[in-house]
Amino acid sequence: MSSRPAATKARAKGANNTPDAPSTSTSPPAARTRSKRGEGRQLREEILAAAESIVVETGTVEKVTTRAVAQRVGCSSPSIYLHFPDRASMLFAMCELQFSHLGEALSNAINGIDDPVDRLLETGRAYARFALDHPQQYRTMMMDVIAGVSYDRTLEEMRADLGFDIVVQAITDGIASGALAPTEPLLAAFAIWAHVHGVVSIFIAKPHADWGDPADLIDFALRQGIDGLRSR
Amino acid sequence: MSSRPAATKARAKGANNTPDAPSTSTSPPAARTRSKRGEGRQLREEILAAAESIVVETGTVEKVTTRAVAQRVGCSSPSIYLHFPDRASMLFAMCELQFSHLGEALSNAINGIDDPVDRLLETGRAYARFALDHPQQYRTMMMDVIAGVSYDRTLEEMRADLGFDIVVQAITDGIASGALAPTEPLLAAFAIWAHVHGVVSIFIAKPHADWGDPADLIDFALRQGIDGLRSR
DNA sequence: TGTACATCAGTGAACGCGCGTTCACTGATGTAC
DNA sequence: TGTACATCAGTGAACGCGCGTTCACTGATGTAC
Repeated sequence: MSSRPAATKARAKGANNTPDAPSTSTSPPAARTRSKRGEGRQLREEILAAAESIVVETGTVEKVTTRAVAQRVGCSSPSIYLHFPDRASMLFAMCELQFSHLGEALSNAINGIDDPVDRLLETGRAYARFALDHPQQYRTMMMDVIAGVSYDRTLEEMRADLGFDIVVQAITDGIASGALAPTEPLLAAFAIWAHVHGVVSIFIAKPHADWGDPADLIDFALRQGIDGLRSR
Repeated sequence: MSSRPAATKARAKGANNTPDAPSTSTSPPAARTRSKRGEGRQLREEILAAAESIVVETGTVEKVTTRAVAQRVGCSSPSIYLHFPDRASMLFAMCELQFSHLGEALSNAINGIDDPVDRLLETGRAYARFALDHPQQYRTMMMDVIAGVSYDRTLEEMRADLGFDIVVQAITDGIASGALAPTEPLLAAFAIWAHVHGVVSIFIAKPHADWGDPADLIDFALRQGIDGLRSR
């Protein structure tokens, strides 16, 4: 359900314009009041929020243009250049924000879970939940080419946000406790992560194919991965 | 290696233009001779080949415009409309062609392999090889939003080309022969496919992160999936 | 307290470009009689 | 064999639009003296 993108959602068909609005068929002008001195960074946040809302509504980062963002924020398009050197940087900053949200979601999910195997399972579930609850954001971060360039963070930059470190730690703990058989934690972490990513990215990319219940498929994938690691 | 996209490849910097070429800084005009009567479909193939070459070189389907394709083919841009109703249809046709190539690659890969478990392994390897050898094509088929719309084939349409049926058959055979434990073949097939897709799509989306040798990671994923299915 | 100046947070107009698509057309090749 | 006509495989010019980005500017607010 939540994995269904809003790509085809009809927006602003002209019906919801106020009668006296200028006849630009798209959206209301939405004038914004200028930030107080020292609070110029406020606009930066508004820009990123507008960018995110446009990806969510249109289903594609292509539509997140400097002009569309400015119009949604209620500022002029040159104002974007007060905070970003170009469009690509704006989009990358949007991805960075999403990565940090993902990182927080994963940290919260394992809060207070002592058992390493449970931690593994819950990390995977939380990751999938984030992806399926924010499919357009996930797609932009993890699957798209942005402004003609891959948004290509290094492994080191991603480790914390992707839950890599959490997973590696859980596996290491599991091996130490004897629950899991000795193995290379990084390789095992990659395998589990790739599996969950595979499932959710299929749901996001091909939302109309009837694959079954995503939660079941995620759990199946996670259990298969975790069972493969257990001591026998 | 082969998973590295050509996104940043510098093209046609003006230096390799012939001296007497028109000063359109991009590429030579490449005039084409018109097809003979009854061979109009020839152009259609040339259009799809040009479209593919542009994705490969630029690393993004955004750059596959009707005008860029026409210029590469050596025809006028209205000629594209002789074969496709619009740009999106052209891009979808390109994807269809790639899907059929993938389907062929998988069929060829398992030709003559009797053992179901070997077949499973080889299907997965061939799938990964196709994806990593044609990363831009794979991205377009499986990860991108095209012209603002998901290229969203149904499960039924994809089953043959994705190797789904091959995998389901191998699992069914494996269960029949006793090599694999009884399970739901469709679910197991999805899990294996999602795992391989997860690995290759990570390599394609984040080519500069050092994940390790893709072939090893694929084999690790496949063995983990297959071992999970074995009788004990 | 008054005033010159610096800084901040923006804006309006314009630039040149490339895009998808439509339209009316052209010229070669086949077919009917 | 000649000729009118139909069909095929295209093309050139133009349409209107939206894009990223630059430029010179404005007006409010703070600071130094």
